[in-house]
Amino acid sequence: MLDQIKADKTGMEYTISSVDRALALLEVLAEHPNAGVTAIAELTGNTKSMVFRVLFTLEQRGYVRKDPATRTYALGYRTLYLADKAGNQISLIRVAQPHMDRLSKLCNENVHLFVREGTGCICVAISETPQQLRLSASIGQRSMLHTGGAPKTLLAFAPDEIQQAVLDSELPAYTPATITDPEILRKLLRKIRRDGFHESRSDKDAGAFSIAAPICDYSGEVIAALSIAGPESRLTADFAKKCRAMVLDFSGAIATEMGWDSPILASR
Amino acid sequence: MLDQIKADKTGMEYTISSVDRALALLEVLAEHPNAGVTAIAELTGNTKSMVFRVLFTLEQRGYVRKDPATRTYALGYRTLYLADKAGNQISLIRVAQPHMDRLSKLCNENVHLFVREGTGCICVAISETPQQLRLSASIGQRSMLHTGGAPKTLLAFAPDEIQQAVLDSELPAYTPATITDPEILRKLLRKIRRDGFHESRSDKDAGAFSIAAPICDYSGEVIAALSIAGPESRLTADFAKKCRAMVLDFSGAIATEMGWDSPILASR
DNA sequence: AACAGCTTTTCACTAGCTGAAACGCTGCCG
DNA sequence: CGGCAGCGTTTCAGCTAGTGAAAAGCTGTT
Repeated sequence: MLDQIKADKTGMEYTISSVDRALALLEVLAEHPNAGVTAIAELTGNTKSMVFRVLFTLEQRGYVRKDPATRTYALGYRTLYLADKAGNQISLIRVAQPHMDRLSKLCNENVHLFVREGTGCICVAISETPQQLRLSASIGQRSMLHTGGAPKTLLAFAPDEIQQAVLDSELPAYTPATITDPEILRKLLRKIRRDGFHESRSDKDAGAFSIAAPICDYSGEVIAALSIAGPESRLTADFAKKCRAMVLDFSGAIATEMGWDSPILASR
Repeated sequence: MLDQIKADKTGMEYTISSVDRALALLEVLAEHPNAGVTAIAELTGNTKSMVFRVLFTLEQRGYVRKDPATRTYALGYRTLYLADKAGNQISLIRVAQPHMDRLSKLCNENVHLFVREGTGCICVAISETPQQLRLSASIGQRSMLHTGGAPKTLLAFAPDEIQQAVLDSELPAYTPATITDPEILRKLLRKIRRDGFHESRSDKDAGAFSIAAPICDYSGEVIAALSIAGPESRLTADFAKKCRAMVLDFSGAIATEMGWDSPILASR
């Protein structure tokens, strides 16, 4: 019992709880814009005074804006500054964005860029199609590695210890098509590595497809996955074939610009 | 003396210093990517242990990324999430961005969108021209209201108490052309209100021009300023005329989409 | 005019943040 | 090859500064 508590605390060893709470508040505000002190206090389980003081601090630095009339809070302009700087620091995003914009225009579907972080992944860039029916995703969204075209592609090219950790962990089913058997998943990952791309259907969001390919950097390491995603209803056999070609073409172009100079399938 | 200290502290009354410090660290990291613990400690005047713990906390939530090889830190992907949400919450940005992209293509110059915050202003959106010689600005950048096309436009339409506060404050000169005399500035603000737009040259960045116009929301209040900005060398009399027309055209279009339904110069 | 529901302020307590100093790793130079 | 320098990490005791509760101010409502 005591060991349990200690084990739980281990990961938090150096966490500064007031900073952590402030970040949590920011995220709550991201999901619930224009909330007041009381509402946020209830959502987060903090006291009203606590929330008031954290918001006060965040407001001083411009990370939240207070509407003086309604006395409600929303994310502030300073968050844009951080992201702008982050986007420029992460050269992958700077390089990929124009390619993604062209690709999404070309295929009329959403184009997503994912990177792996530990045993999960994050969507770091999106180029949206103007079509009404489309997959809605949002930047910064985290997801697991065992479902979805881009996540599985990242997993396929992840180091062994990461693959093993994911295969050993609980694999929740989001749809009936989600692969929850580690052995079947392991075989699929081998296939993805062999093919150099992956097409997935309805395993994360029912009725949606995703065709993904890995992106290497100069060292040949897979640093991201690019995917075309949309409703299965538009994925004819012919269109799927075109998408496969396009996603490989564009992931290759991004990789080349990132310093990768031989095709991923060169050895085969 | 004690009063002095109290007065200084007044503004900080509710600030949680550890949260404030964490935000400061994030901003330092935005300006100095790939810095290590010691470097950041020196830059911010904190102890190494302090910096280590704050970064640890920020990393846990994905706001900074640690490169395990070099043990240096940079902004993380989670900042992108916040900004994406903020951009969607701030309808102005969502509405303005496509207009700005079209405008910058049309005139081949950078297009900036500013909002006022207190007695300063912030650039909240940019659409860049691919031209080599261009004004470099960055999103989230704060500046004063007495220099630059968009800032002066915002000041011209700001409430009296804000105008007065700015006119009463120190007006630092960035270039020889910066207006530092409150009376001259006051007259110029009147002119801007009359004209409904403003053309400024070299008063913020030497050799640069900016042609700006205000954007109203449904209530008729000026909520932002749109500007075309670039090097003076490209600003022929003919091009300046075209820019004035274009900036007014586009600011009007954005305002209309924001619910504003009569032209700003209707009464004249 | 009293009320209800909110935000803001106050205050005393002690949790947990803090700085200093010691530790151990990694890469460099003799 | 071995010692040294510089860095990130860990530890720890002291006391600052973050905290919850409760009361005071607002604001708009019936």
